[in-house]
Amino acid sequence: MIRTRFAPSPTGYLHIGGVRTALFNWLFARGQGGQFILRIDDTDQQRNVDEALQPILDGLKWLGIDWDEGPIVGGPYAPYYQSQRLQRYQDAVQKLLASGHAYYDYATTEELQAEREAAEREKRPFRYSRRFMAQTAEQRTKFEAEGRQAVVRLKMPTQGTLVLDDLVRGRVEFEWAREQDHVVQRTDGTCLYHLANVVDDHDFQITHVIRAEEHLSNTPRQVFIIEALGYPRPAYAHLPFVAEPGSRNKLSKRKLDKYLKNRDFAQLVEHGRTIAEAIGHSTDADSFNPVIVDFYRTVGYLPEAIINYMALLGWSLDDKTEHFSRQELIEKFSLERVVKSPASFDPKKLQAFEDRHFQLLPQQQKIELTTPFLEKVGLVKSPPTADEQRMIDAVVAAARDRIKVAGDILAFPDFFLKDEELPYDEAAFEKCLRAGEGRALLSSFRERLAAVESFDVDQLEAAMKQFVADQQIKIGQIIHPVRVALTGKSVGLGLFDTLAILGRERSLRRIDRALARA
RNA sequence: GGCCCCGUCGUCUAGAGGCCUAGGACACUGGCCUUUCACGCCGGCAACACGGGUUCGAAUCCCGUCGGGGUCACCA
Repeated sequence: MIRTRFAPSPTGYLHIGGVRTALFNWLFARGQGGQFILRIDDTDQQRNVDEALQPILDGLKWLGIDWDEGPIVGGPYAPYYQSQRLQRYQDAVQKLLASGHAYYDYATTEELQAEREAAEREKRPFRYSRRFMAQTAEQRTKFEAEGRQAVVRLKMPTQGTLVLDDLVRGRVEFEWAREQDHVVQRTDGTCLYHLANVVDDHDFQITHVIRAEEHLSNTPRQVFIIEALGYPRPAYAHLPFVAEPGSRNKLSKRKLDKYLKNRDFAQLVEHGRTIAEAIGHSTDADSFNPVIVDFYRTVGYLPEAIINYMALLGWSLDDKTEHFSRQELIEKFSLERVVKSPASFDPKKLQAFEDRHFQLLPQQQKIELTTPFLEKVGLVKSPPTADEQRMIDAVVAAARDRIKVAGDILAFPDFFLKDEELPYDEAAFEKCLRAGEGRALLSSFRERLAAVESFDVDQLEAAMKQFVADQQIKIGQIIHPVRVALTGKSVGLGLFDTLAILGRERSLRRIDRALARA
Protein backbone atom coordinates (compact mmCIF):
# COMPACT_ATOMS: atom_id res chain seq x y z
CA MET A 1 0.00 0.00 0.00
CA ILE A 2 1.46 3.31 -1.06
CA ARG A 3 1.28 5.99 1.58
CA THR A 4 2.33 9.60 1.13
CA ARG A 5 2.04 12.56 3.41
CA PHE A 6 1.98 16.30 3.57
CA ALA A 7 3.36 17.78 6.76
CA PRO A 8 2.60 21.47 7.12
CA SER A 9 3.57 23.63 10.05
CA PRO A 10 0.66 25.57 11.47
CA THR A 11 1.65 28.94 10.12
CA GLY A 12 -1.77 30.43 9.70
CA TYR A 13 -1.96 30.25 5.95
CA LEU A 14 -1.63 27.79 3.08
CA HIS A 15 1.25 28.74 0.83
CA ILE A 16 0.95 28.12 -2.88
CA GLY A 17 4.24 26.19 -2.87
CA GLY A 18 2.87 24.00 -0.12
CA VAL A 19 -0.17 23.33 -2.21
CA ARG A 20 1.97 22.06 -5.02
CA THR A 21 3.77 19.67 -2.68
CA ALA A 22 0.51 18.52 -1.14
CA LEU A 23 -1.03 18.11 -4.56
CA PHE A 24 1.75 15.92 -5.92
CA ASN A 25 1.61 13.73 -2.85
CA TRP A 26 -2.12 13.51 -3.11
CA LEU A 27 -2.21 12.83 -6.85
CA PHE A 28 0.40 10.15 -6.54
CA ALA A 29 -1.39 8.42 -3.68
CA ARG A 30 -4.80 8.64 -5.31
CA GLY A 31 -3.52 7.47 -8.65
CA GLN A 32 -1.86 4.44 -7.09
CA GLY A 33 -4.79 3.49 -4.93
CA GLY A 34 -2.75 4.51 -1.93
CA GLN A 35 -3.38 6.74 1.03
CA PHE A 36 -2.59 10.34 1.74
CA ILE A 37 -1.81 11.36 5.29
CA LEU A 38 -1.79 14.78 6.82
CA ARG A 39 0.63 15.26 9.65
CA ILE A 40 1.07 18.46 11.57
CA ASP A 41 4.62 19.58 12.15
CA ASP A 42 3.94 21.73 15.14
CA THR A 43 6.27 22.06 18.08
CA ASP A 44 5.41 22.12 21.71
CA GLN A 45 6.37 25.80 21.93
CA GLN A 46 3.70 26.86 19.53
CA ARG A 47 0.53 28.36 20.87
CA ASN A 48 -2.81 28.57 19.13
CA VAL A 49 -2.06 25.60 16.96
CA ASP A 50 -5.72 25.11 16.15
CA GLU A 51 -6.11 28.66 15.06
CA ALA A 52 -2.97 28.57 12.93
CA LEU A 53 -3.92 25.24 11.46
CA GLN A 54 -7.47 26.00 10.49
CA PRO A 55 -6.68 28.08 7.38
CA ILE A 56 -4.46 25.29 6.11
CA LEU A 57 -7.10 22.65 6.62
CA ASP A 58 -9.72 24.89 5.05
CA GLY A 59 -7.50 25.60 2.09
CA LEU A 60 -6.81 21.94 1.41
CA LYS A 61 -10.45 21.09 1.79
CA TRP A 62 -11.46 23.85 -0.58
CA LEU A 63 -9.00 22.54 -3.14
CA GLY A 64 -10.44 19.07 -2.77
CA ILE A 65 -7.20 17.63 -1.43
CA ASP A 66 -8.63 15.27 1.13
CA TRP A 67 -6.66 13.17 3.57
CA ASP A 68 -7.24 9.63 4.77
CA GLU A 69 -5.61 10.13 8.12
CA GLY A 70 -4.73 13.20 10.10
CA PRO A 71 -6.43 16.04 11.94
CA ILE A 72 -10.21 15.82 12.21
CA VAL A 73 -10.45 12.39 10.61
CA GLY A 74 -7.97 10.71 12.94
CA GLY A 75 -6.59 7.34 11.97
CA PRO A 76 -4.92 4.19 13.24
CA TYR A 77 -1.57 5.86 13.92
CA ALA A 78 -2.88 8.84 15.85
CA PRO A 79 -1.89 11.31 17.13
CA TYR A 80 -0.92 13.11 13.93
CA TYR A 81 0.52 16.13 15.70
CA GLN A 82 4.23 16.18 16.38
CA SER A 83 3.67 18.03 19.61
CA GLN A 84 1.87 14.98 20.93
CA ARG A 85 4.51 12.49 19.90
CA LEU A 86 7.47 13.68 21.92
CA GLN A 87 7.77 10.42 23.80
CA ARG A 88 8.19 8.52 20.54
CA TYR A 89 11.09 10.75 19.60
CA GLN A 90 12.77 10.41 22.93
CA ASP A 91 12.49 6.65 22.73
CA ALA A 92 14.16 6.78 19.36
CA VAL A 93 16.96 8.91 20.75
CA GLN A 94 17.52 6.34 23.48
CA LYS A 95 17.78 3.64 20.87
CA LEU A 96 20.32 5.64 18.89
CA LEU A 97 22.32 6.20 22.04
CA ALA A 98 22.17 2.55 23.02
CA SER A 99 23.34 1.34 19.64
CA GLY A 100 26.17 3.86 19.47
CA HIS A 101 24.67 5.83 16.58
CA ALA A 102 24.43 8.90 18.74
CA TYR A 103 26.26 10.35 21.69
CA TYR A 104 25.87 12.89 24.44
CA ASP A 105 27.79 16.02 23.66
CA TYR A 106 28.75 18.64 26.19
CA ALA A 107 30.26 21.30 23.99
CA THR A 108 28.98 24.81 24.53
CA THR A 109 27.78 26.99 21.72
CA GLU A 110 30.92 29.10 22.08
CA GLU A 111 33.25 26.14 21.87
CA LEU A 112 31.51 24.93 18.78
CA GLN A 113 31.67 28.36 17.28
CA ALA A 114 35.39 28.51 17.92
CA GLU A 115 35.92 25.25 16.08
CA ARG A 116 33.86 26.49 13.23
CA GLU A 117 35.88 29.65 12.93
CA ALA A 118 39.14 27.79 13.11
CA ALA A 119 38.03 25.59 10.26
CA GLU A 120 37.07 28.64 8.31
CA ARG A 121 40.45 30.27 8.87
CA GLU A 122 42.27 27.18 7.75
CA LYS A 123 39.92 26.88 4.82
CA ARG A 124 38.98 23.33 5.54
CA PRO A 125 35.45 22.02 5.82
CA PHE A 126 34.16 22.14 9.36
CA ARG A 127 33.45 19.00 11.24
CA TYR A 128 32.97 18.81 14.96
CA SER A 129 35.97 17.32 16.77
CA ARG A 130 33.84 15.39 19.26
CA ARG A 131 36.00 16.81 21.99
CA PHE A 132 33.12 16.88 24.42
CA MET A 133 31.62 13.61 23.40
CA ALA A 134 30.68 11.42 26.35
CA GLN A 135 30.24 7.75 25.75
CA THR A 136 30.51 6.47 29.26
CA ALA A 137 28.80 7.32 32.52
CA GLU A 138 32.10 8.53 33.97
CA GLN A 139 32.64 10.96 31.14
CA ARG A 140 29.16 12.29 31.57
CA THR A 141 29.62 12.79 35.27
CA LYS A 142 32.86 14.58 34.68
CA PHE A 143 31.39 17.04 32.15
CA GLU A 144 28.36 17.60 34.27
CA ALA A 145 30.55 18.36 37.25
CA GLU A 146 31.86 21.24 35.15
CA GLY A 147 28.30 22.48 34.91
CA ARG A 148 27.88 21.44 31.29
CA GLN A 149 24.64 20.34 29.70
CA ALA A 150 24.30 17.70 27.06
CA VAL A 151 22.67 17.57 23.68
CA VAL A 152 22.48 14.35 21.76
CA ARG A 153 24.31 14.24 18.47
CA LEU A 154 24.31 11.80 15.65
CA LYS A 155 27.57 9.95 15.29
CA MET A 156 27.81 10.21 11.55
CA PRO A 157 30.02 7.94 9.45
CA THR A 158 33.38 9.39 8.51
CA GLN A 159 33.79 7.61 5.23
CA GLY A 160 31.88 6.10 2.41
CA THR A 161 29.19 7.41 0.12
CA LEU A 162 25.45 7.54 0.34
CA VAL A 163 23.73 6.75 -2.91
CA LEU A 164 20.23 8.03 -3.20
CA ASP A 165 17.95 7.02 -6.03
CA ASP A 166 15.64 9.94 -6.11
CA LEU A 167 12.49 9.41 -8.12
CA VAL A 168 12.74 12.73 -9.83
CA ARG A 169 16.42 13.54 -9.62
CA GLY A 170 17.84 10.14 -10.32
CA ARG A 171 21.06 9.03 -8.69
CA VAL A 172 22.46 11.51 -6.18
CA GLU A 173 25.58 10.87 -4.13
CA PHE A 174 26.73 12.31 -0.84
CA GLU A 175 29.97 11.73 0.97
CA TRP A 176 29.39 10.85 4.58
CA ALA A 177 32.52 12.66 5.63
CA ARG A 178 30.90 15.94 4.65
CA GLU A 179 27.96 15.43 6.96
CA GLN A 180 27.83 16.95 10.40
CA ASP A 181 27.10 15.31 13.71
CA HIS A 182 23.69 16.89 13.84
CA VAL A 183 21.92 17.49 17.09
CA VAL A 184 18.81 15.38 17.49
CA GLN A 185 17.93 16.26 21.06
CA ARG A 186 18.30 19.61 22.78
CA THR A 187 19.60 20.22 26.26
CA ASP A 188 16.02 20.54 27.44
CA GLY A 189 15.26 17.05 26.17
CA THR A 190 13.08 18.02 23.23
CA CYS A 191 13.88 16.59 19.84
CA LEU A 192 14.65 18.16 16.52
CA TYR A 193 12.83 18.05 13.28
CA HIS A 194 14.91 15.56 11.34
CA LEU A 195 14.62 12.96 14.02
CA ALA A 196 10.91 13.58 14.49
CA ASN A 197 10.36 13.51 10.79
CA VAL A 198 11.99 10.14 10.37
CA VAL A 199 10.22 8.61 13.32
CA ASP A 200 6.85 9.90 12.15
CA ASP A 201 7.31 8.76 8.60
CA HIS A 202 8.12 5.35 9.90
CA ASP A 203 5.29 5.24 12.43
CA PHE A 204 2.85 6.33 9.77
CA GLN A 205 4.20 3.76 7.34
CA ILE A 206 5.03 6.36 4.72
CA THR A 207 6.35 4.66 1.61
CA HIS A 208 7.08 7.70 -0.55
CA VAL A 209 8.52 10.92 0.74
CA ILE A 210 7.61 13.56 -1.81
CA ARG A 211 8.79 16.98 -0.75
CA ALA A 212 10.45 20.14 -1.94
CA GLU A 213 14.01 20.20 -3.14
CA GLU A 214 15.21 22.16 -0.14
CA HIS A 215 15.16 18.88 1.75
CA LEU A 216 17.47 17.07 -0.62
CA SER A 217 20.60 18.12 1.25
CA ASN A 218 18.98 17.06 4.51
CA THR A 219 18.31 13.58 3.32
CA PRO A 220 21.63 11.96 4.28
CA ARG A 221 21.18 12.62 7.97
CA GLN A 222 17.66 11.30 7.77
CA VAL A 223 18.79 8.20 6.00
CA PHE A 224 21.41 7.74 8.67
CA ILE A 225 18.76 7.87 11.38
CA ILE A 226 16.52 5.54 9.42
CA GLU A 227 19.22 2.97 9.09
CA ALA A 228 20.42 3.33 12.63
CA LEU A 229 16.91 2.69 13.83
CA GLY A 230 16.51 -0.27 11.51
CA TYR A 231 13.63 1.28 9.59
CA PRO A 232 13.03 0.55 5.93
CA ARG A 233 14.09 3.44 3.73
CA PRO A 234 11.19 5.13 1.97
CA ALA A 235 11.39 6.15 -1.67
CA TYR A 236 12.30 9.80 -2.13
CA ALA A 237 11.10 12.29 -4.68
CA HIS A 238 12.45 15.81 -4.42
CA LEU A 239 10.34 18.34 -6.21
CA PRO A 240 11.69 21.52 -7.77
CA PHE A 241 10.70 24.79 -6.19
CA VAL A 242 7.85 26.95 -7.19
CA ALA A 243 9.75 30.10 -8.04
CA GLU A 244 8.86 33.75 -8.12
CA PRO A 245 7.36 35.30 -11.21
CA GLY A 246 10.26 35.97 -13.52
CA SER A 247 13.01 34.56 -11.34
CA ARG A 248 14.38 31.34 -9.95
CA ASN A 249 14.03 32.26 -6.32
CA LYS A 250 11.69 30.39 -4.12
CA LEU A 251 8.28 31.98 -3.97
CA SER A 252 7.83 33.70 -0.65
CA LYS A 253 4.91 35.22 1.13
CA ARG A 254 7.01 38.06 2.43
CA LYS A 255 8.06 39.49 -0.89
CA LEU A 256 4.69 40.68 -2.08
CA ASP A 257 6.00 44.22 -2.55
CA LYS A 258 8.63 42.98 -4.90
CA TYR A 259 6.23 40.83 -6.89
CA LEU A 260 3.88 43.75 -7.26
CA LYS A 261 6.47 45.29 -9.55
CA ASN A 262 5.73 42.46 -11.94
CA ARG A 263 2.94 43.73 -14.16
CA ASP A 264 1.06 40.46 -14.41
CA PHE A 265 1.24 39.87 -10.71
CA ALA A 266 0.06 43.41 -9.98
CA GLN A 267 -2.86 42.89 -12.32
CA LEU A 268 -3.86 39.70 -10.55
CA VAL A 269 -3.77 41.45 -7.19
CA GLU A 270 -5.59 44.50 -8.50
CA HIS A 271 -8.41 42.46 -9.96
CA GLY A 272 -8.70 40.49 -6.75
CA ARG A 273 -8.62 43.58 -4.61
CA THR A 274 -11.55 45.14 -6.44
CA ILE A 275 -13.67 42.14 -5.64
CA ALA A 276 -12.41 41.71 -2.10
CA GLU A 277 -13.03 45.32 -1.25
CA ALA A 278 -16.52 45.15 -2.65
CA ILE A 279 -17.41 42.26 -0.40
CA GLY A 280 -15.71 43.85 2.57
CA HIS A 281 -12.89 41.35 2.82
CA SER A 282 -9.61 42.52 4.29
CA THR A 283 -6.99 43.27 1.66
CA ASP A 284 -3.93 43.71 3.79
CA ALA A 285 -0.86 41.97 2.47
CA ASP A 286 -0.69 39.51 5.30
CA SER A 287 -3.86 37.69 4.47
CA PHE A 288 -4.75 38.88 1.00
CA ASN A 289 -1.91 37.73 -1.14
CA PRO A 290 -1.79 35.53 -4.25
CA VAL A 291 0.96 33.50 -2.65
CA ILE A 292 -1.68 32.35 -0.18
CA VAL A 293 -4.46 30.09 -1.34
CA ASP A 294 -7.12 31.99 0.53
CA PHE A 295 -6.76 34.79 -1.99
CA TYR A 296 -8.25 32.67 -4.72
CA ARG A 297 -11.10 31.42 -2.64
CA THR A 298 -12.02 34.93 -1.58
CA VAL A 299 -12.10 36.23 -5.12
CA GLY A 300 -13.99 33.27 -6.48
CA TYR A 301 -11.50 31.22 -8.43
CA LEU A 302 -12.30 27.61 -9.15
CA PRO A 303 -10.33 25.06 -7.18
CA GLU A 304 -10.15 22.88 -10.29
CA ALA A 305 -8.41 25.68 -12.14
CA ILE A 306 -5.85 26.17 -9.39
CA ILE A 307 -5.27 22.44 -9.24
CA ASN A 308 -4.89 22.18 -12.98
CA TYR A 309 -2.43 25.03 -13.08
CA MET A 310 -0.41 23.86 -10.10
CA ALA A 311 -0.15 20.35 -11.48
CA LEU A 312 1.50 21.73 -14.59
CA LEU A 313 4.01 23.65 -12.55
CA GLY A 314 6.70 21.04 -12.68
CA TRP A 315 4.85 18.23 -14.36
CA SER A 316 3.51 17.53 -17.81
CA LEU A 317 1.84 14.63 -19.49
CA ASP A 318 3.02 15.19 -23.03
CA ASP A 319 3.67 17.90 -25.57
CA LYS A 320 0.09 19.14 -25.90
CA THR A 321 -2.34 18.23 -23.15
CA GLU A 322 -2.88 21.06 -20.71
CA HIS A 323 -6.45 20.98 -19.62
CA PHE A 324 -7.12 18.34 -16.99
CA SER A 325 -10.00 17.57 -14.73
CA ARG A 326 -9.19 16.44 -11.25
CA GLN A 327 -9.93 12.86 -12.20
CA GLU A 328 -7.72 13.01 -15.26
CA LEU A 329 -4.86 14.31 -13.18
CA ILE A 330 -5.24 11.46 -10.75
CA GLU A 331 -5.15 8.98 -13.60
CA LYS A 332 -2.29 10.52 -15.53
CA PHE A 333 0.02 11.88 -12.88
CA SER A 334 3.36 10.21 -12.45
CA LEU A 335 6.55 11.09 -10.65
CA GLU A 336 8.63 10.07 -13.65
CA ARG A 337 7.33 13.05 -15.54
CA VAL A 338 8.08 15.61 -12.89
CA VAL A 339 10.66 18.05 -14.23
CA LYS A 340 13.86 18.80 -12.38
CA SER A 341 14.15 22.53 -12.82
CA PRO A 342 12.24 25.12 -10.82
CA ALA A 343 9.07 26.54 -12.33
CA SER A 344 8.13 30.14 -11.84
CA PHE A 345 4.66 31.09 -10.90
CA ASP A 346 2.91 32.78 -13.81
CA PRO A 347 -0.22 34.71 -12.83
CA LYS A 348 -1.32 35.10 -16.43
CA LYS A 349 -1.24 31.41 -17.08
CA LEU A 350 -3.13 30.67 -13.90
CA GLN A 351 -5.75 33.13 -15.09
CA ALA A 352 -5.91 31.39 -18.44
CA PHE A 353 -6.72 28.10 -16.72
CA GLU A 354 -9.32 29.82 -14.61
CA ASP A 355 -10.94 31.34 -17.71
CA ARG A 356 -11.11 28.03 -19.42
CA HIS A 357 -12.44 26.08 -16.48
CA PHE A 358 -15.04 28.71 -15.76
CA GLN A 359 -16.13 28.84 -19.40
CA LEU A 360 -16.78 25.16 -19.35
CA LEU A 361 -19.02 25.28 -16.31
CA PRO A 362 -22.72 24.64 -16.84
CA GLN A 363 -24.88 27.73 -16.41
CA GLN A 364 -26.44 26.47 -13.22
CA GLN A 365 -23.10 26.11 -11.55
CA LYS A 366 -22.02 29.57 -12.58
CA ILE A 367 -25.16 30.87 -10.94
CA GLU A 368 -24.49 29.00 -7.74
CA LEU A 369 -20.96 30.29 -7.58
CA THR A 370 -21.70 33.92 -8.34
CA THR A 371 -24.85 34.38 -6.27
CA PRO A 372 -23.03 34.48 -2.90
CA PHE A 373 -21.06 37.49 -4.11
CA LEU A 374 -24.24 39.40 -4.86
CA GLU A 375 -25.58 38.42 -1.48
CA LYS A 376 -22.45 39.59 0.28
CA VAL A 377 -22.59 43.06 -1.18
CA GLY A 378 -26.32 43.29 -0.56
CA LEU A 379 -27.35 43.60 -4.20
CA VAL A 380 -29.77 40.74 -3.63
CA LYS A 381 -31.32 39.29 -0.55
CA SER A 382 -29.88 36.19 1.05
CA PRO A 383 -31.32 33.97 -0.26
CA PRO A 384 -32.43 35.90 -3.33
CA THR A 385 -36.10 36.43 -4.00
CA ALA A 386 -37.63 34.72 -7.01
CA ASP A 387 -37.41 37.94 -9.01
CA GLU A 388 -33.82 38.45 -8.03
CA GLN A 389 -33.03 34.89 -8.91
CA ARG A 390 -34.47 35.35 -12.38
CA MET A 391 -32.38 38.46 -12.75
CA ILE A 392 -29.23 36.62 -11.68
CA ASP A 393 -29.92 33.82 -14.11
CA ALA A 394 -30.42 36.26 -16.94
CA VAL A 395 -27.33 38.31 -16.16
CA VAL A 396 -25.09 35.27 -15.84
CA ALA A 397 -26.40 33.94 -19.14
CA ALA A 398 -25.95 37.25 -20.92
CA ALA A 399 -22.53 37.79 -19.42
CA ARG A 400 -21.24 34.71 -21.25
CA ASP A 401 -17.46 34.62 -20.99
CA ARG A 402 -17.22 37.97 -19.29
CA ILE A 403 -17.34 36.30 -15.91
CA LYS A 404 -13.97 34.64 -15.35
CA VAL A 405 -14.00 34.28 -11.62
CA ALA A 406 -17.15 34.12 -9.57
CA GLY A 407 -16.53 37.56 -8.11
CA ASP A 408 -16.67 39.10 -11.58
CA ILE A 409 -20.43 39.13 -11.30
CA LEU A 410 -19.89 42.32 -9.30
CA ALA A 411 -18.88 44.06 -12.49
CA PHE A 412 -22.57 44.05 -13.41
CA PRO A 413 -24.31 45.57 -10.43
CA ASP A 414 -26.47 47.91 -12.50
CA PHE A 415 -29.23 45.37 -13.02
CA PHE A 416 -29.71 44.94 -9.32
CA LEU A 417 -29.81 48.63 -8.49
CA LYS A 418 -32.97 50.67 -8.28
CA ASP A 419 -33.48 52.66 -11.47
CA GLU A 420 -33.37 55.95 -9.66
CA GLU A 421 -30.13 55.03 -7.88
CA LEU A 422 -28.07 54.14 -10.93
CA PRO A 423 -24.73 55.96 -10.84
CA TYR A 424 -23.21 57.30 -14.03
CA ASP A 425 -19.70 57.27 -15.33
CA GLU A 426 -19.49 61.00 -15.87
CA ALA A 427 -17.01 60.90 -18.71
CA ALA A 428 -19.15 58.43 -20.59
CA PHE A 429 -22.31 60.35 -19.83
CA GLU A 430 -20.78 63.56 -21.12
CA LYS A 431 -19.51 61.98 -24.29
CA CYS A 432 -22.56 59.96 -25.22
CA LEU A 433 -25.44 62.02 -23.91
CA ARG A 434 -24.43 65.63 -23.66
CA ALA A 435 -22.02 66.05 -26.55
CA GLY A 436 -23.27 65.68 -30.11
CA GLU A 437 -26.72 64.39 -30.92
CA GLY A 438 -26.74 61.54 -28.46
CA ARG A 439 -29.50 63.00 -26.38
CA ALA A 440 -31.71 63.79 -29.33
CA LEU A 441 -31.27 60.33 -30.85
CA LEU A 442 -31.92 58.68 -27.52
CA SER A 443 -35.03 60.71 -27.06
CA SER A 444 -36.40 59.66 -30.37
CA PHE A 445 -35.32 56.03 -30.00
CA ARG A 446 -37.16 55.96 -26.70
CA GLU A 447 -40.45 56.17 -28.58
CA ARG A 448 -39.52 53.22 -30.75
CA LEU A 449 -38.74 51.20 -27.66
CA ALA A 450 -42.01 52.13 -26.09
CA ALA A 451 -43.73 50.77 -29.16
CA VAL A 452 -41.80 47.54 -29.58
CA GLU A 453 -44.28 44.73 -29.52
CA SER A 454 -42.36 42.23 -27.50
CA PHE A 455 -39.31 43.21 -25.51
CA ASP A 456 -37.05 40.37 -26.61
CA VAL A 457 -33.61 40.38 -28.13
CA ASP A 458 -34.75 39.73 -31.71
CA GLN A 459 -37.40 42.40 -31.81
CA LEU A 460 -35.22 44.88 -30.03
CA GLU A 461 -32.47 44.34 -32.50
CA ALA A 462 -34.90 44.67 -35.41
CA ALA A 463 -36.25 47.87 -33.95
CA MET A 464 -32.83 49.33 -33.65
CA LYS A 465 -31.83 48.34 -37.17
CA GLN A 466 -34.94 50.02 -38.44
CA PHE A 467 -34.22 53.11 -36.41
CA VAL A 468 -30.69 53.29 -37.74
CA ALA A 469 -31.92 52.96 -41.31
CA ASP A 470 -34.59 55.62 -40.82
CA GLN A 471 -32.23 58.06 -39.23
CA GLN A 472 -29.42 57.25 -41.63
CA ILE A 473 -26.95 56.99 -38.80
CA LYS A 474 -24.34 54.46 -37.79
CA ILE A 475 -25.45 52.00 -35.19
CA GLY A 476 -22.78 53.13 -32.75
CA GLN A 477 -24.34 56.56 -32.62
CA ILE A 478 -27.39 55.25 -30.88
CA ILE A 479 -26.06 52.16 -29.14
CA HIS A 480 -23.66 54.00 -26.91
CA PRO A 481 -26.11 56.59 -25.63
CA VAL A 482 -28.59 53.83 -24.87
CA ARG A 483 -26.00 51.82 -23.02
CA VAL A 484 -24.94 54.71 -20.87
CA ALA A 485 -28.56 55.56 -20.12
CA LEU A 486 -29.30 51.97 -19.10
CA THR A 487 -26.20 51.01 -17.18
CA GLY A 488 -24.38 54.24 -16.50
CA LYS A 489 -21.29 52.78 -18.15
CA SER A 490 -19.75 52.62 -21.59
CA VAL A 491 -18.91 48.94 -21.42
CA GLY A 492 -21.09 46.02 -20.48
CA LEU A 493 -23.18 43.19 -21.75
CA GLY A 494 -24.68 43.05 -25.22
CA LEU A 495 -27.08 45.95 -25.51
CA PHE A 496 -30.10 43.90 -26.53
CA ASP A 497 -29.49 41.52 -23.68
CA THR A 498 -29.32 44.49 -21.38
CA LEU A 499 -32.64 45.85 -22.63
CA ALA A 500 -34.33 42.48 -22.47
CA ILE A 501 -33.13 41.81 -18.95
CA LEU A 502 -34.28 45.17 -17.65
CA GLY A 503 -37.58 44.92 -19.47
CA ARG A 504 -39.58 47.70 -21.04
CA GLU A 505 -40.67 49.50 -17.95
CA ARG A 506 -37.28 49.76 -16.30
CA SER A 507 -35.50 50.51 -19.55
CA LEU A 508 -37.80 53.42 -20.30
CA ARG A 509 -37.54 54.69 -16.78
CA ARG A 510 -33.76 54.69 -16.98
CA ILE A 511 -33.78 56.39 -20.33
CA ASP A 512 -36.14 59.07 -19.08
CA ARG A 513 -33.94 59.65 -16.10
CA ALA A 514 -30.85 60.02 -18.29
CA LEU A 515 -32.67 62.34 -20.67
CA ALA A 516 -33.77 64.53 -17.80
CA ARG A 517 -30.23 64.69 -16.55
CA ALA A 518 -28.49 65.35 -19.85
C1' G B 1 33.24 29.22 0.69
C1' G B 2 32.27 23.39 0.92
C1' C B 3 28.60 20.05 -0.69
C1' C B 4 24.13 19.12 -3.61
C1' C B 5 20.63 20.38 -7.46
C1' C B 6 19.29 22.92 -11.90
C1' G B 7 20.14 25.51 -16.98
C1' U B 8 15.24 24.69 -24.36
C1' C B 9 11.13 30.88 -26.66
C1' G B 10 9.51 36.45 -21.61
C1' U B 11 6.84 32.13 -18.80
C1' C B 12 5.12 26.69 -18.32
C1' U B 13 6.90 22.85 -21.14
C1' A B 14 7.72 18.69 -25.49
C1' G B 15 12.27 16.63 -26.74
C1' A B 16 15.79 10.25 -24.05
C1' G B 17 21.62 10.75 -31.28
C1' G B 18 18.89 11.46 -37.17
C1' C B 19 11.21 12.40 -36.95
C1' C B 20 14.10 19.38 -34.89
C1' U B 21 15.17 24.61 -40.79
C1' A B 22 13.23 22.52 -32.27
C1' G B 23 6.58 21.20 -31.31
C1' G B 24 2.43 22.95 -27.94
C1' A B 25 0.38 26.46 -24.30
C1' C B 26 0.27 31.31 -21.79
C1' A B 27 1.98 36.20 -22.56
C1' C B 28 3.07 39.78 -26.31
C1' U B 29 1.75 41.36 -31.24
C1' G B 30 -0.80 42.08 -36.49
C1' G B 31 -5.54 41.04 -38.56
C1' C B 32 -10.70 39.14 -38.83
C1' C B 33 -15.48 39.01 -36.25
C1' U B 34 -18.24 42.83 -33.53
C1' U B 35 -22.86 47.71 -30.62
C1' U B 36 -18.74 48.40 -26.09
C1' C B 37 -16.20 44.83 -23.28
C1' A B 38 -15.27 39.79 -23.40
C1' C B 39 -15.24 35.37 -26.38
C1' G B 40 -13.87 33.12 -30.94
C1' C B 41 -10.89 32.60 -35.53
C1' C B 42 -6.38 33.38 -38.66
C1' G B 43 -1.24 35.02 -38.69
C1' G B 44 3.50 36.80 -36.40
C1' C B 45 7.48 37.36 -32.86
C1' A B 46 10.53 34.30 -29.89
C1' A B 47 14.70 29.39 -27.19
C1' C B 48 18.61 24.60 -27.13
C1' A B 49 23.77 29.33 -21.37
C1' C B 50 28.97 29.07 -23.41
C1' G B 51 33.39 26.31 -25.03
C1' G B 52 35.58 21.87 -26.16
C1' G B 53 35.11 16.79 -27.37
C1' U B 54 32.61 11.75 -29.03
C1' U B 55 29.88 10.66 -33.71
C1' C B 56 28.66 10.30 -40.59
C1' G B 57 25.16 13.13 -37.46
C1' A B 58 24.06 16.26 -30.68
C1' A B 59 19.15 20.24 -27.63
C1' U B 60 19.91 15.05 -26.56
C1' C B 61 26.28 11.51 -24.63
C1' C B 62 31.24 13.16 -22.12
C1' C B 63 34.47 17.11 -20.10
C1' G B 64 35.13 22.04 -18.71
C1' U B 65 33.38 27.08 -17.97
C1' C B 66 29.65 30.38 -16.70
C1' G B 67 25.01 31.39 -14.51
C1' G B 68 20.93 30.42 -11.05
C1' G B 69 19.11 27.95 -6.75
C1' G B 70 19.31 24.97 -2.28
C1' U B 71 21.88 23.47 2.06
C1' C B 72 25.51 23.82 5.69
C1' A B 73 21.23 25.76 13.36
C1' C B 74 20.08 23.20 20.23
C1' C B 75 14.22 26.25 12.90
C1' A B 76 10.46 23.37 10.59
